[in-house]
Amino acid sequence: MIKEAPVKYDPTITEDKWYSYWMENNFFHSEPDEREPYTIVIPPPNVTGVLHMGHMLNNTIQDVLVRRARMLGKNSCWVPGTDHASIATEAKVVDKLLKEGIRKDSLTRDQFLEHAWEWTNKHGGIILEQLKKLGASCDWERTAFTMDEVRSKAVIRTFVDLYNKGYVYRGVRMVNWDPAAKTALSDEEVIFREEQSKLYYVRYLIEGTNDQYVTVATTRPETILGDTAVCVNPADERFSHLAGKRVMVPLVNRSVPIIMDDYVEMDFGTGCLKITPAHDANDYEIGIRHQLEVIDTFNDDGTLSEKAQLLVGVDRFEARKQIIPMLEAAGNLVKIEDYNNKVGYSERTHVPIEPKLSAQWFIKMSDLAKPALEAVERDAIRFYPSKFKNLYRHWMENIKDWCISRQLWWGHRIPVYYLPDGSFVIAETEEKALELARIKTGNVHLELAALRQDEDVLDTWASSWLWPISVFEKEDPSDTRDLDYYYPTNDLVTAPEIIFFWVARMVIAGYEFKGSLPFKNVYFTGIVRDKLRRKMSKSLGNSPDPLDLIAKYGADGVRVGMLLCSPAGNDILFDESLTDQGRGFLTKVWNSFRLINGWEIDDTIPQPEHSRLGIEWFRAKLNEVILLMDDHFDKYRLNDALLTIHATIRDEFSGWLLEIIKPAYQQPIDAKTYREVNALLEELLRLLHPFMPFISEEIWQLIGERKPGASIMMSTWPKASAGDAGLCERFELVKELVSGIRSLRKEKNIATREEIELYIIPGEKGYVPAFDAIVSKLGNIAKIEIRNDEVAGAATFMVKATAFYVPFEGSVDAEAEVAKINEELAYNRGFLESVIRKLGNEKFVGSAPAKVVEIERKKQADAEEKIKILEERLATFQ
RNA sequence: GGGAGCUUAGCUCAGUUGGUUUAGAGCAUCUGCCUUACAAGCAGAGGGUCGUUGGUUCGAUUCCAACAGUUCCCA
Repeated sequence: MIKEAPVKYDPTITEDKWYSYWMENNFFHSEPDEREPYTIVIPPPNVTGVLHMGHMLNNTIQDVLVRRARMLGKNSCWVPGTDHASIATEAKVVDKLLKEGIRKDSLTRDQFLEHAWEWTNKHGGIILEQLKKLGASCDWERTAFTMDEVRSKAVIRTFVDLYNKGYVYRGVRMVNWDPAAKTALSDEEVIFREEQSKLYYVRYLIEGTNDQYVTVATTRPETILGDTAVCVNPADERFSHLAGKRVMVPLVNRSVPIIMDDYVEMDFGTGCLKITPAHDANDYEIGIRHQLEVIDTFNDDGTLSEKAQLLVGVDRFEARKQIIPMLEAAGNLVKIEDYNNKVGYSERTHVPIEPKLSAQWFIKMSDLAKPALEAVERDAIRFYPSKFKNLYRHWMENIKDWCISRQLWWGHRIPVYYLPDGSFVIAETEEKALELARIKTGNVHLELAALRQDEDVLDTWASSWLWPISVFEKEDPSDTRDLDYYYPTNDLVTAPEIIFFWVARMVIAGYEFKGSLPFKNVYFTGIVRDKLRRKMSKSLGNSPDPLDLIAKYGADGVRVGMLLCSPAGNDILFDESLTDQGRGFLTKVWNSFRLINGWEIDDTIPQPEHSRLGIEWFRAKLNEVILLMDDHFDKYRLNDALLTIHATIRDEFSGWLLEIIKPAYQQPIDAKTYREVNALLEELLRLLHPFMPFISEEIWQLIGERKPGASIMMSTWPKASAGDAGLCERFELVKELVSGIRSLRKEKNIATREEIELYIIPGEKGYVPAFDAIVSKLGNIAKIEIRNDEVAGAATFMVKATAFYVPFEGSVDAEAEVAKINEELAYNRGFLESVIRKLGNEKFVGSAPAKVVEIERKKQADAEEKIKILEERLATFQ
């Protein structure tokens, strides 16, 4: 049947049409049933985010996996959703309010949250809508948000549970303080950068003298105001006379002890270190060892506090500038040197981190981590590529306690309620908290108003780590039907940069709260970079807008473009030429379809021999392709699977099969071949569908009579059947022969239209004429004949040990011919010699496997025969 | 400073339990073709001492060691 098909394929029309069709037919939705489930939870994108190239790659991969699983007959469920991203979202909302002239600190917590929700409701869905353009077959009915009711309850319940099990504790710690966001950050959220800075040498007067000093070197002179000791290495003889003495802190004239600690490196700076326990993690440790006073000289926003005594209210960097002339005037500044050091910056707000002492909530990790480490070690959870196991192990074996407080409003508020006496209770709800508080105090009249909930919220990852569990929970937590069916999930597709933040913690949560792993396979995608290997980012402006790309190349084209160059875990160096290749392939598929679709069918003509052979060969080929693709998929080599179907369609199907069966110009095709090639195309489309869902659907709908509600995405994945493996191998020789003829025509200037004759000297293994019909058609050959003697006045070429001759008008360049033969002879003689040498080596023949020796013997025979033929040909020229 | 990875064609990368003058793909380059589905295409070609040096082995791109370069992680 022939349907109207436009000459040019327009992805924009087709893609919207089929996505709507899939949605209308509810194909993406999954409910538990008796089939085997296949589940993926999306790495929830940030609610503030818009689609970037990383999402494109990541979600394309997930969609490929889900679509194939669906075609394999599994009950596929891909759960989408977003993440509330405390820090990033709060920062955006604060910014937006500021532009409207509203300061965050002029609002109450509830007022602020109202703004934040408004913002979230407005922007939160954007990224998910964008994923639809990509073709993502997510179960949208299951869309979850880390701060919706079900997910929030799960987070709070978990916190209480961990507290009751003794994993949660409150501690004073040196944290990474972000003075812009006014919150603590985890180590992982701090980025260290090498910086050109200064080393200031400052001298401290030794107490009880007028003119004796010790000199320290520091990069942060503004912290001098918080110094509570000066420290030297006990082994340092230069300073042994200072033992037990005290020095005066410059400007504030505070007397502090000189202490001895071997933390100090003798050959760094002056070998003499100032100690500021409140503002440096190492100093803090030393402070504990020597029971030093802790003076916190900074406010939360990075300005100097009252405790500093001087420069109160001045920002830390401004204070650094101002304190230098002050030290100089006081006679304490010795010299300033250039110095390179590493400074930590906030990943979110990009301001330098301030080490700060702070009361925070922590989760004890070492016990929790054990089953999670073991699961990956024994491959219960597999990583692709597996090299990330090392990284995971290293982190898990050195795991530190997790600081889960964030000094923000946007997020899950920590369910800790303080009593008037400073003690606290922890409970899922205010009511339960009150109940506990009454028991604790013995005061039955205690009112809720007397309790004060902790001001902080939980780290966003404290909700994300429950994601593979919490997305399947219901309003009624006892309804575990979905959870029982879909958990554990199958595959997780994510970026290696969040292997600790997220992947490791999900595994921990899975074992702690469900008693089992959250997923079986983790596919780590690469980072999308530009040609200069820079990470694509909005701030650099080096990232194309994915939606623009889709508009330009089609979602199918972009999907293929992303996947073409992305073996698992490898960074992809993105370039538009890739999506251009993707679009090129779209066009190729479309044109192949159009060629077939345009043929007139005549059911009175029999199937020509060449078509019969071609179809038979391609069936065998397709069998191989299915096996190969399944193997690639099993090993999560998605780009190899794509390259396989890409090459099959372009080269084998379009390049060879269609050329073989193509009827002569304006001639009809026989009905049998037409039916068969259509069926083969249909099978190819199914193999293509996970990668290019839209065009495969479009053509699939055109090439057959489809019932309403039918779709290629609900069809089955092709199965390999037992085929003639040798057939494909034999056909490769046919290809070589045809290529030989084409080259020869080109070389001798024989037009394609001009018929030629082909003479064959078969060699010892003989020439199998089974495919002559194809050779004749593709080579435009009038006569094929086996000969035993040389053919004069003919051009020649060889395939393996068979020689082919094509007589042609014009003279043979004997000299060039002889030179060519001699060159080939030299090569083959050399090759033969090396093979014989090897076979003559007793150790080789004795210790190599029989198979390998066999191969060498065959090489010898082949080479000998080829040499014989070449010599005979050479003889005809003499 | 400690740890891990990487080094194969001009570029980006495959190379799946070691098999050899005989290492693959895409892009890029070059040469032909506006051949009747496709110039967003087709047919071809060139280009590699597999980072260096040793070792194990009959045999090493593959295993081991050292070195060099490079990237990432941790401190």
